[in-house]
Amino acid sequence: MKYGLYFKKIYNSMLLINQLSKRTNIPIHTIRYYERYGLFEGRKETSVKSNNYSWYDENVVEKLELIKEAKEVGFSLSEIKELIDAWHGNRLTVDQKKAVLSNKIKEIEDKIQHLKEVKKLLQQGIEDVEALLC
Amino acid sequence: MKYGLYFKKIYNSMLLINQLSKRTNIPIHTIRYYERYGLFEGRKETSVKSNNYSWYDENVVEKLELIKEAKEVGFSLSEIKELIDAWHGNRLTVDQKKAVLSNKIKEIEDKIQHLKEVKKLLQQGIEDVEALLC
DNA sequence: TTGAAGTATAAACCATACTTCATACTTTAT
DNA sequence: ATAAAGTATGAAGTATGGTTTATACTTCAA
Repeated sequence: MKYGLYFKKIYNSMLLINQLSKRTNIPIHTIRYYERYGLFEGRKETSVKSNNYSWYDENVVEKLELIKEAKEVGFSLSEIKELIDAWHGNRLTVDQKKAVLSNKIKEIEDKIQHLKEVKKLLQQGIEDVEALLC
Repeated sequence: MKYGLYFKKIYNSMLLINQLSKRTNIPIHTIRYYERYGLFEGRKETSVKSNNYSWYDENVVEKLELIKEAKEVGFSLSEIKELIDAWHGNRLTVDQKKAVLSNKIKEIEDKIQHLKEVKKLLQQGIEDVEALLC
């Protein structure tokens, strides 16, 4: 039995970057960019293998989904990093973590308000167009 | 009576770029950038004055407010331009304009959904942190 | 066993959305 | 009358978030 297969048996929930990319629909290079940015880490199993490949777990998949959603609605990578650090890091106290998360929830509520306002503007736009006002 | 004052009396609702900047809280340079990008136009009253200054009306103020809100929630300038063109341009038929605006409204609804999902994730995050799960 | 596909790393390049700099003209305040 | 402030224009520079290119090693399938 090859190392590869043995490894896969134990780490059968772990993904190589290619699978991770397909699973999340994020290009490999972008995933690497995010990793270098410090948004998550893959694990290199040097004790078992010598190939230097990185393996990613479900946790990383979840983080990537969060990143996608958050970017979609206008959060920057540094904001997202702050969020992930609060959630999974060890640098902050429990209260500080909760504060970071609560603040971001507040910002999200603001953004929802903004979106509703833009939506209202566009609905007004449709009415204008219908009334041939422009 | 100077030209300037005379002009202001007639165009008392028109703004110079400085006033426009203060009114909208958008830097002068950014406003010029947006104008060059084609998001709106100031008017040069060469018949009355020779100074080449641009004057901006309420319409421009409204557009800038729309731009601010839309950017805040992750729309790009080119998307915003498309929107403004649909609304105020002459290139499209009424039905085409309505289609552009409706599509964008649909996207906004999607974004609101995304935001609600991210919010849910963060609320879960708070619970995790409280339960000392990370 | 060998060629195709996958992985790692670094560096250069790119698009978007500004920001800064430089130059020159106009208006306004004193 | 003149200095300070405002305006116009063009070009270069910057930050963010990637993408592309190049090189080299590893694994896998036939």
